[in-house]
Parts: sequence; structure tokens; C-alpha cells
Amino acid sequence: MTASEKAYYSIHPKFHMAVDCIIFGFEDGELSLLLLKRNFEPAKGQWSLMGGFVEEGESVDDAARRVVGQLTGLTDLYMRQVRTYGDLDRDPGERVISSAYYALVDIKKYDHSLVQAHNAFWVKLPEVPHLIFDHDQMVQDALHFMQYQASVKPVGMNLLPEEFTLSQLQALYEAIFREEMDKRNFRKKIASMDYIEKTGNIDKTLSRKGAALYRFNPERFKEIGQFKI
Amino acid sequence: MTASEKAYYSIHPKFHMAVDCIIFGFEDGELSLLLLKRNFEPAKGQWSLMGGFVEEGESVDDAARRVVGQLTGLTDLYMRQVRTYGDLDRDPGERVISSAYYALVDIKKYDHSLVQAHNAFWVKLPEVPHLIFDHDQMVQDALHFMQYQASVKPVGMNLLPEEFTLSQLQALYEAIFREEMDKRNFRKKIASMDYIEKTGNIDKTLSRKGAALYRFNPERFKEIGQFKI
DNA sequence: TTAGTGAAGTGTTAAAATTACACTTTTTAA
DNA sequence: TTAAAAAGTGTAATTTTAACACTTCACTAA
Repeated sequence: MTASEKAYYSIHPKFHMAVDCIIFGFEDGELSLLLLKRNFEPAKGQWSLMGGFVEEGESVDDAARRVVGQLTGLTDLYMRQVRTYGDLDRDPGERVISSAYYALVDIKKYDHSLVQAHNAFWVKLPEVPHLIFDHDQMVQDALHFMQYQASVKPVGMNLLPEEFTLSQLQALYEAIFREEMDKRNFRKKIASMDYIEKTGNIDKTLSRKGAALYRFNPERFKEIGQFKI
Repeated sequence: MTASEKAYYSIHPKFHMAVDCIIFGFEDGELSLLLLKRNFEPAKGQWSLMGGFVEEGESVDDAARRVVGQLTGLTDLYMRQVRTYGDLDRDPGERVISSAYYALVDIKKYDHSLVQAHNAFWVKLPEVPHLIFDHDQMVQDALHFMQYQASVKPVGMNLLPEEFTLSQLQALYEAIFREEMDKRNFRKKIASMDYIEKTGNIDKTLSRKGAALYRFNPERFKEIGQFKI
């Protein structure tokens, strides 16, 4: 790189870059968020999203994966960038630009000890408290974006165990879109999606009769490739 | 701020932060992008989006507005953040994180001398050349996002003059979604949108008969608040 | 043994939205 | 006066979506 090329960059300022993660779970017919009750500064004692700074040598996407992994012990989650927040005073301590990411977690599968160590808790969406900085806005934006994605792509299943009943699936979509759905119409729609397939197993935990378990088959989805709920 | 609070930030690295702008126009029934044929380093001679670094004391959103303003002379454009690109080597010169924004411009209204000074050109979407870095990806993502927004919000009109004919409007949506639409069905749909109102003026430039001119009324849209095309 | 419980599972009809489709009107330039 | 060229207009068929209630099953407890 020539001197002038170097100057092209170096005359411009640099910024702290962070990621904040909106971690969605699903339990008891409600979406939940995994939130920190901060036992560290800044904003100790307040509620916030799990976040962290982008470090040298990692992409912003990787930082988000790392941060979620640090809290949940989980890798390979379904994660998407929501947007980037770059207002001057969004962090009152110092200027920090932050990219928000949402993650979808099977709430049965996270590392409890890590969550406990971070003083983090699952909070049902209607009970989410006020969060620090612009995290309330991030949650709003993430929810909307997630709702949109869930309406056009079969991503909701990432919030359920690998095998799930149709009642669970319906309850999930009712929670995501905050609207009741008709059982027969819902099941008709799912039946038309050949990539949601019966596993042959039966779940007996919720009813004497037992409910057929289904799974999402990503390969078959790739062939067909359309979803709308 | 205490010393420990300061350390909380300062132990972390800082990054150059840029914005890159996908500037859409509409002409001759096609979407166009305003692109730079770079007459400066780095990547001199290649095509790129208009971009710039975020400076101290300006938000990322403001940086995007400034950068589009520098090229077009226009402020108050409809602009939305697309997403942020944070891969390690996305800029081969040095690590730069960049937020992409798209802007919708009335192609009749920009400052020609500024565009000329930047060696920028309107290029019809199907003829857009390969761009530097990850700008091809940015264009893809911006187009998809813009298409989505245009399908659920009345934002397409930002690409047209204040007053427009229904033929222009239909051609615009056909260009955005790359699909032909039925004239009668289209006009039926628009007629049901009370916030797209006849101005009483007539455009005579395209036909002997003349075509009624319409305008978008944002106040009336706010009252009604739904759009789908 | 059988009656009660509680979730799982299953079709049809009405209403609404979308799509397909072709001719008439208007103006002016030749 | 007529040819040209875009503007403007309505109906019927199809598809999609929404509304709606009872039966089945397997177990538990009387």
C-alpha cells in the first residue's frame, strides 16, 4: 500500500464497534428473551441485552456468534443481523456503534451454568422490562424483523426441539404473530408443506392419546423452496 | 466516568466505519443506480457505490445522508439502512466496517455538476457492471430490501416526480418487481388508495389525449395506513 | 368394566381477493 | 377526416382465505 493509500484511511476516525444480541426462546406458549440483569458496570443493576465488543481479527457476524456462545454455550444457531445503531449518544459512556443480531434458541438446550454466571434470565416478551441505551428499540426492530422472516421462511422451527407436534408448532406461530389461528386451517397449511414430515414418533407428554411428532427437512425445502404462513 | 469505566471501553479495538449508498433512480421504465467510475485510489478505474467514512460527531445515518448529498446535492431523500458489512477483508486496503444505505431519487432532480465532478453515472439495473469489494452484494441486498419495502409501504413514489400519471406509476412498479401487471387491475388497486389523489393537472407529454396527474398525500396515508401492491 | 377426561385429529361451505381479458375515448398531426 | 397512440374503463372465473364443530383415542379413576 502506498503512503497516499494509507492516508486515505488514516485521516478518518475509528470507533468502538459492538454487537448486541436479541436471543429468542419459546416456552409455555410465549416468546421469551434472554436478558442480563447487569452485575457489572456500566449501568450495573439495570437490564440489558447480551452484548460485546467486536475484537481484532473477527468479523462482526463472528463477534455476534461468539457473544451468544459465551452466554448460552450454543453455536450453530439461526442468527440474523437486524440493523446497526450509530447515533452519537446511544451509549452515554463513550461513542460505540453497535450491530444488533437476533438468535433463535431451543430453550431446552442452553448451558444453564453459563447463563447463571452472567446473571441472565429468560423473560417472557410481555414482561420484558425497560432496557438500557437503545436496547428497547433493538428488541422492537428484532421482533419485527423476526416476524417478517418467520412469515416467509421456515425459520420458526429453530425455536422448537428437532421433533415437535403440530400443536406446539401452532402455539409457536400464534406467539410469534400474536394472533390466534384456526387449528384445521393451520394443519391444512402445514400438511401442504412436504418438507415438514412426520417422524413416526409420538409425544405422550401432553395428552393420553399422544401427538404425532414432525420434523423440518431442510433438503426437501431446498427443492421446493416456498413458505408462507 | 471512573477509570474502570474508561478501561471498559479502551481495552477494545476501534475500527474505521464507512457508509456505502445504493442510489436508485427510475427512467425509461427501468431502475437505475448512480455509480462512480472511480477516478481516485483505491481501486481507481473500477466501478463502485458512492461511499465515505463516518466522521467524528456525526451519526452513521447522518454520514449516509451527507455522502448522498455530496454526490447529488439532494437532502431529504427517502433513505433506509440495508445492513452492515463487517467481514475482515471486505476492503483489501485496511479493515473497514461499512453500513449500506439505499436512497430513492427523483432522477430529474439531482445536481448534474456534482455528479459529473465525481465521475458518476446512472446505470440501468440490468447493465450494472461488477463493482469493487462487496458492493455487488450490497446492491443485491438493497434491491431485495427496497422491493420488500415498496410492496408494503407507499415509498416507490419517491422515485417519481411529485405529480405522476398512473402509467408512470405502473411502469415504476413493473420495474421494481420485474413483472408485468394488468392495467385495469393495477388502476383498480390504486383507485382504492384514497391517499393517491388526482391533482386535476394533465400530463400531455406522452399522449395526445393527456393523462391525469396524481400525487401521494402522506397525511391521508397516515390516517389509513395500509398499503399492499 | 366402564364412564369420564382432555388433547389430537379431521372436511365443507361461504366470503374475499386475485386474475384474466378487449374495447372505447380522446386529441392532434398528417 | 382520419390515422395514430396512449388513456381509460367493467365483468366473470378462479383461487385463496376464513369460518365453523364434532369424533377419536388412550388412559385414569370410580
